[in-house]
Amino acid sequence: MTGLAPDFAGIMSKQQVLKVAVGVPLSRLFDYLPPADGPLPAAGCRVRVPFGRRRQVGLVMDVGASSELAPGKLKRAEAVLDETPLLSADDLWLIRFTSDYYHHPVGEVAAAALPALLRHGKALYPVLEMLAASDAGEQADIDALAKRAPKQAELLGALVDAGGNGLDADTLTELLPNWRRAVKGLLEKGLVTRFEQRSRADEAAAVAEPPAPGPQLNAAQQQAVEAVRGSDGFAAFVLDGVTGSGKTEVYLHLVRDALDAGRQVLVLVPEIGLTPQLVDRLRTRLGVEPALLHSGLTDLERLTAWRRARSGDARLVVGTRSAVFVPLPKPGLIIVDEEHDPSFKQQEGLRYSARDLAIARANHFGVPVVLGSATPTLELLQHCRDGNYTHLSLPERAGGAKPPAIRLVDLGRAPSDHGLSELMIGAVRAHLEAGGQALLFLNRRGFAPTLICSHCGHVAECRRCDSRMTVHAHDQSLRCHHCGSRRPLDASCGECGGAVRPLGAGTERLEEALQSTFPQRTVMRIDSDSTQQKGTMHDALATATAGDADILVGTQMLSKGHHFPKLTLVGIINADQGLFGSDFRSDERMAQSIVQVAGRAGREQTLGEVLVQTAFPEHPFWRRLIDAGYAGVAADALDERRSAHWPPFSRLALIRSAAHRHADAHAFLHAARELVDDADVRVLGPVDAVMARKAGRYRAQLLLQSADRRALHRALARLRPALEADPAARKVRWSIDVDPIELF
DNA sequence: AGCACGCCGACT
DNA sequence: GTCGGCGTGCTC
Repeated sequence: MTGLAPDFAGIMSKQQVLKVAVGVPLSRLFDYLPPADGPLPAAGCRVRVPFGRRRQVGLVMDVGASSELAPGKLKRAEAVLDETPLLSADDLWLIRFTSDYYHHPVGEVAAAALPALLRHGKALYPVLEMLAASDAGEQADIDALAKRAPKQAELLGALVDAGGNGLDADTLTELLPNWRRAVKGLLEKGLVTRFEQRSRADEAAAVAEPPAPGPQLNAAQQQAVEAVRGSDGFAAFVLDGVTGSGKTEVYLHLVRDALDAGRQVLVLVPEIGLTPQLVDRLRTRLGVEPALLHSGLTDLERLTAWRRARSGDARLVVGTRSAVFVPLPKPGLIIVDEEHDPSFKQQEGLRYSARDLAIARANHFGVPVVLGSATPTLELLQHCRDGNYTHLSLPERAGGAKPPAIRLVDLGRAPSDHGLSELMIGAVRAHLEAGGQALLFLNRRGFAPTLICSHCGHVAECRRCDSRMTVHAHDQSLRCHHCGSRRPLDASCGECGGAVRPLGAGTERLEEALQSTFPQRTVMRIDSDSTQQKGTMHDALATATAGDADILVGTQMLSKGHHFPKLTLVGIINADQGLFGSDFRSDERMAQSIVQVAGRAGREQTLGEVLVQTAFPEHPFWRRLIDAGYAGVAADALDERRSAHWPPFSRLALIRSAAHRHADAHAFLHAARELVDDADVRVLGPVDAVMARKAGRYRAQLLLQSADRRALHRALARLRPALEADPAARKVRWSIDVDPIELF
């Protein structure tokens, strides 16, 4: 053929354009021409692209026929890193969805969805350095060679024995540690060839023992299993059961169903929940080796697990938060265990809720999602009320174990300085004398939360932000828990020169009071101050678990996941913080933590009682908690929110900003507030003007609320470009978060 | 985010 | 004279 028909040539010249997500904080995709030679990369392939003055690994999100940009401005991708797409259309959907939903740059979402090695451009399957005997090598006289070059002969012999496939470098190193010295001569003589080869696909990990049978399901468990089995396509189930009610048994049956149907299952667990026990139980009961994805893995281990999930080789994938992004070619079921756990929310960088993405993904896949918790979040319970999700209750506790009693202690009118009531002290004494261990919770670090003037009532305040200073006794300092500023303890009132005194109690003061009340006993404080040095936390927990500390004093960081076999008493020192906290989730959290503490004890069978100190024992919250448990408290909270002007479950967005100058942060905040001009969206406190100094910048936040996610997104979509154009925003680094919000 | 360019202060 | 401070602007 001498020439192409003109129209055919026209088609040929029409260049395809790659729409590439690049790992920079810019929300748009970048257009590139495909490499001059080689096949056109499909969506889902990685490419190496020139980006500004440097090179970047990008992900092809789409392949289009044209670009908005002038053709001359387009650069050419340098290399295609994947012959076949690394990510499927479903995986790309999740990246797009996450980027849209959380208003986060798509390239950074793509980066978060990939294991580190792939993000940095490494091959999906490792490339092995291979050696094999050449034809001449096969024919060569090895004995003759052995006389002059015994090492070369040995190596050649091994390669001849290995046959045409040859051996990879690692295997050779095991066989002949010094082979590299010998191989030179063989290569020069042409007896050996060297080449590269992609390693084989991961072998299916086998479990030796056949699956072990489990206990008979009780009626409620059976009902729950049937409900999920009876669903068609997407459906969300809230599996609501106290500790020990057998949620795991329900999971096991559902997982087995999905595996039997040839489908994959993704199980998301909290950071702390990925215990060997859970994995062992899955392995032994289901007879499959789960692919594990958690923070303790090396990059290579993580890649291997990811690859096994992607290939479908791993039928069961168990992982923490970030595992929600793992490719699943044959999804059948998604489980989120301990759904309420805050560790499902990523609070840095790309802020997302793995639980919410799991639900979105199940919806996209058309598969059921099961959300388990003893203390389901209010938003899920509201979805159940609305009929969107199905509520499945497991009321029974295995073995009829009863949870410990929750007892209220009236702090009365005259609370002590150190925060301990006589009743609490008496209870601690009684439990210690009976050989038990006591754990007292106080969610407040330092000696006292306030330094007040006895004369004029002035309170020591932070000079950098709007908050009060906390008294720290061990180094005689005042510290701001908002912005981290610190100064020496004032000797007298800054206003009137009068005498100052610490007001209220923190963990330091509580520890001191307990030590002086129980001088013979070991008191141990575990909070972020006492565990500053690396390893301290671990040592402290070991001591506590062994029962070598009689009384433990700790903040919330102690409330989860740790097992103290000798523990018989838990005291909540300041429960009213939860009742009247400024955080709109504080009541829910307080009920959750009390119930979680009590529920753990039920399984361990050592905790006798949970004592709750409150100045408001008549508050209906307590009656409901004691009479009806978490479910009662949750129902009340939902009713209360329903009767309020705003619907109980609004969507929330937070505009975060950080500026070098206080004035810039303020100007930005005001501009943003003015720009949210939408009847369906309101700007609300308590954080509407919170200003804190961290890492040398003033940080400010604006909280937006709406009854309707779409309205909120509409407003944000309008707000974003307006802010980008606003001069006040120029000196401020800002971002928009939706939903996974924790207030500071 | 990087990484450039660009225009003003204290140093070999 | 220049080394370097971080303000501003761009990345297909």
